[in-house]
Amino acid sequence: MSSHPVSGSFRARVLAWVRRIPCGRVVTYGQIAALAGAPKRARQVGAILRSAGAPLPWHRVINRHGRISLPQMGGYEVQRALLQQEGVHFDERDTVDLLRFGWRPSPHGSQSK
DNA sequence: GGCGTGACGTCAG
DNA sequence: ACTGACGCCACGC
Repeated sequence: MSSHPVSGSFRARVLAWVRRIPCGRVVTYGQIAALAGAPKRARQVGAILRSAGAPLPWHRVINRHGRISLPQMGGYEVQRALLQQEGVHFDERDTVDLLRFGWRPSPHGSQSK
């Protein structure tokens, strides 16, 4: 009924949710895991994104502190550039304000913009 | 098919 | 606020 991908493998559900993240917004690994039906598997979300070859807005997924988890020279710069390019703001502590840029899909059918 | 690694998150100290 | 231990388990070798 709802647009929630509640079927398929955990991996498939994770990718489905990530594809839904709107441009200019971010979501945490834990959020994706919870949306995919397994709140304790935040760590696996990272592993899945790492191996996901298909076109995917993987850069819109960050950690619960609002910071990029990838190491410098290991993807950090790329992810940050992609986000800033979409208008996501990083403060002086390299942190994104989740209250402003965090995306939280409504459990109903409405759109959260 | 076992095993080490690790894009996370939570909790105790 | 910071640190370490641990649960969780996908992925690659």
